[in-house]
Amino acid sequence: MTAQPDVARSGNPGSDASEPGRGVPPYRYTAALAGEIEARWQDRWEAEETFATPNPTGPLAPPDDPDGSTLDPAEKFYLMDMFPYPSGAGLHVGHPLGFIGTDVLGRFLRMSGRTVLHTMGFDAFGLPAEQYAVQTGTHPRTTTEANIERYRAQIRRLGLAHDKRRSVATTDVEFYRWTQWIFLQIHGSWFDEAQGRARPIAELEAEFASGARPLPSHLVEQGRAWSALSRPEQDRVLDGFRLAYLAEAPVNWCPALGTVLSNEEVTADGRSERGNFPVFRRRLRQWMMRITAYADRLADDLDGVDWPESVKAMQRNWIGRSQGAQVRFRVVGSDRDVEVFTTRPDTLFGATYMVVAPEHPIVDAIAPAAWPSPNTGEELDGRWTGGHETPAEAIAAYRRVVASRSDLERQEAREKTGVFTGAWAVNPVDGRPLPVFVADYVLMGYGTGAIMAVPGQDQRDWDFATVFGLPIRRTVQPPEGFDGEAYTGAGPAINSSNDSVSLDGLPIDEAKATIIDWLSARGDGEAVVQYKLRDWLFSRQRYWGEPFPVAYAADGETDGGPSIPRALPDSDLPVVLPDVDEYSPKTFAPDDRDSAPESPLARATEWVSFAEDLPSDPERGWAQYVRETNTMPQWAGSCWYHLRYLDPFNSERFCDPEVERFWLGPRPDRFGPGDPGGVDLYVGGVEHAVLHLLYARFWQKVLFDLGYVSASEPFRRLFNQGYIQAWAYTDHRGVYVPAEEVVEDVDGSGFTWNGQPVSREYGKMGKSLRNVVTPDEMCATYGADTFRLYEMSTGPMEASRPWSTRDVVGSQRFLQRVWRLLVDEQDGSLRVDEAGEPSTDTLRLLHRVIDGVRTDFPAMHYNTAAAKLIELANHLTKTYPEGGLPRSVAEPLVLMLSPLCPHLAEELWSKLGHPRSLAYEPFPVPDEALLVEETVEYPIQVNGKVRSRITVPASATEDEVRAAALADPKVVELLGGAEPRKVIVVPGRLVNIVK
RNA sequence: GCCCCCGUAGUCCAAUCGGCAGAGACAGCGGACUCAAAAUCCGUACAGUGUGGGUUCGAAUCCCACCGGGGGCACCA
Repeated sequence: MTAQPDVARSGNPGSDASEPGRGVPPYRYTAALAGEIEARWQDRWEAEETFATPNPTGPLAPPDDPDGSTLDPAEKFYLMDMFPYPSGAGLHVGHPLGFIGTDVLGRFLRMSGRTVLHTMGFDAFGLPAEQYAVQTGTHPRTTTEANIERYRAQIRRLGLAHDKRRSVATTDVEFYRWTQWIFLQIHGSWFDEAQGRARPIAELEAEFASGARPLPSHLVEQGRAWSALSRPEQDRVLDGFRLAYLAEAPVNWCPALGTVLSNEEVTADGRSERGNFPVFRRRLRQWMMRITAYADRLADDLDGVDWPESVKAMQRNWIGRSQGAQVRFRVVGSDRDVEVFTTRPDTLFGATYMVVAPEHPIVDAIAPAAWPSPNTGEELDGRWTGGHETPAEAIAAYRRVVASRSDLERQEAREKTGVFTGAWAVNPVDGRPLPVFVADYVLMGYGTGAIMAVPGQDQRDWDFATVFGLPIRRTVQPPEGFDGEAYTGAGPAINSSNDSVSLDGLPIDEAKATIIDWLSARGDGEAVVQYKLRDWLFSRQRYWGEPFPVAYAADGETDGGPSIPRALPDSDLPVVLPDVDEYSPKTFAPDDRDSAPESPLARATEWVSFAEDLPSDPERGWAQYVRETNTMPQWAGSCWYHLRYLDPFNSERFCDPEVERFWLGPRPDRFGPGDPGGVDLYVGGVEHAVLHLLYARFWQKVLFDLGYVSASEPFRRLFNQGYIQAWAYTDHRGVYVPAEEVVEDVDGSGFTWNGQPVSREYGKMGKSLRNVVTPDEMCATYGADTFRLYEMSTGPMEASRPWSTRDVVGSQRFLQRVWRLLVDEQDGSLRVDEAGEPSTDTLRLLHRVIDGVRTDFPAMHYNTAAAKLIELANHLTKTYPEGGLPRSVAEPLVLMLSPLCPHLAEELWSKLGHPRSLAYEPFPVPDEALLVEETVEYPIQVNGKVRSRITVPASATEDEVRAAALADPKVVELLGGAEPRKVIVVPGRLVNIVK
């Protein structure tokens, strides 16, 4: 399609963006020449579909091999970047670091014979486009698509070897159609605890109907049978089991954003991650995903994936599984029990009081009308009652104080507060009465919202006990000389026995097991596992998101109960986002905690109402419905895009099972018996350690349980790339000044801008810091290959590093040297020697470099690979100053350079006379014979210090090396005739003589 | 407060199993080319590995403590 223009015509130095001026040779590798070469090769790769990756079946199967018989599953490699959100600001030089890194690896693997699947999509639903729409009235789709085009152009300019046919955006109707379909599968499933996996809800219904599974206990208690329930009642029972369900639950309501947020989107100080607005806990009816059902598998299966330990740790921490016991404490004069969760049941004998969370409903049930005086009839401690006349007053006053404090204030003020409820509970191990307090250091949201307090072994309880004058009783023997307060370490139990059980002397683990057995036998408690993980709040009051494929009967339910969400049939998909006049949800003053969410879709009245005979509501027949007007959160599309890349044109399924098996299926032969399958390498920033990666794993497991996919994990290997950060500069007022205009003082002592001193700080690249550098600028000034090489040379992929524009020239100089080695700068002719034989030195270096980069590339150590290539080029420049580089050296040099600098390499490869792209050319293989040196130089250490050197044949035995070392004149002199105490010979390394 | 990661020339970074601290780049310095400059090329100096102990024939590498930087969690019972 695109004819190859002669370099001579377009390589006009006068048009060079970097304006090299007169005297530059006409065929020097300048930015202008690089730009011309790069555009030409990008066009050619696109026209020839060089990087189109075949599928084993379907529309992407090779035309001459429709059943994929030529594809070897053992050689496939699925390489993936975390896809970007296409923001209006475009890419800066930090963004493509990972994209280039994966591209280099993909190109290397392709030349190593692997079938590489690599593409790039867009996570395109999200708040910024919607906020822009609210401000300007521009449809978010218009903004989003323009941004995607901009990103595509920027990415294309970098020469990434993507299969562009597979690129998808989560906002494509054909994409979100399947996001909705997957939602319906999740909604249509329940988690079978006994089998530990999701099953279709119809199977649950059948088990209830047949009696194979007992009904929930409240129905059993009412003596009701399945068949006796009305249809809406049955539906409500089933809804209580679904993996996607509506629930009235305490959620994070953010008035300023006008939406609810997931726990993961709220910061530790109780504000929105986006915008930093106050967030309030409110009970609202919202969609939830039952991710907690998968807590154990999400935690356990981390053992089987190749991920950074830090990310695994963050996920484990977020899931927060802890083993412990639930223990019931009878309340004196009440029929209620206070139930607590503890991870230290072994310390039960040390419990001296109890605490329940202020919001805990049991508080009102157990608080007596008047303050008791259980023992002596004397006045209660004023610290306990807060000076109030009755428990009810004290509790109400305390609750007001707690409610008035923000999460941040709670966090800062760590001194313990609380108030006595007036109730006493009984310690089941010894019958001691324990006063029950309310205090805000106990959280309603964790465990049972109540604790037994053991000040002897818990510092928080110690602090509280000290404030309120409560007894402290140690039940674990601290070590000799322990002078701390609460002792949380290991040790034998003490003070822990009654008539029927004794823990004394037992280590903690045995004491726990013993007391749990004892409690269980008496019905006072049992072993229990707790999780920090909460169900995933899945609805948002936003416009720019996937609509839920769900509707509600317009007339309500026949029994008058709360309305039941009805799944739309597959044939109704996609539920297309309607056009609206107003994109904003109703927002409120940031601190208006009593406001309630209102979705923008609710105003699309024509879209909201429809009539249909829904299969999910068979009793009703043809009827009026109203659509769900919430939309899905931004995380939905990213939960499964790795599956759609595989089969983007499939209109029958989200992904063909055979295609999924080929690219993602488990490979126990290569990765061991427990291999879960998944993407071979997933590269992205560590900021998604919890949210995206946890959600995607959850969806994958549901799809796996339902038999739609063969991989039980989405990403077999995860790699976190580092960040590119940048210096920013502020003037004396603290205002940021343009970083590119700042100059360093000659003596390196400081920095100035327009002559005034400025101070330097280090941080993210961004508009607000006025330190943005874009890949577009770098490509214009140096060319994409130089830019790529620079980014890859500055450090290993996992390292964060500062951007430094002035260093980029080093990469350009290297590429100019390579170009000059092969091409005459005056007339553009090839200057390689067709028949020349390199010297042994050159040959040895060449093969050492081949060997080295073959290790560096797959390890993503591109900085050291580049260094080796530079070393080789520097050697060749010295060896062949007048040209005449042998072809046998030029070709491997070009091939080795090609993953890093593909355009330049393709151009040189073509000049070397090869008509086809080098993308599938075999990567050079070292000649082992040239890797072994003929002689080895050994440093000779005497007492660990290098004193001499000897050169011996590489074949010398240890004894020969030892003899040669001891015969060395300097060694003889140093030893002065004495026998060395010891001689250590490290083969190939050194000799150390100990006097 | 707890957990994880990282500290090597002025700067960014290298250094298989514990075995000669230096591959590469920038900046610096000297030189070539130039009327001059830019660009380009050639040549060079620079640290003993954050600090203090320990193990070892030998430590950047292993262990302990501390200091500094980054990240995560944070009253999670």
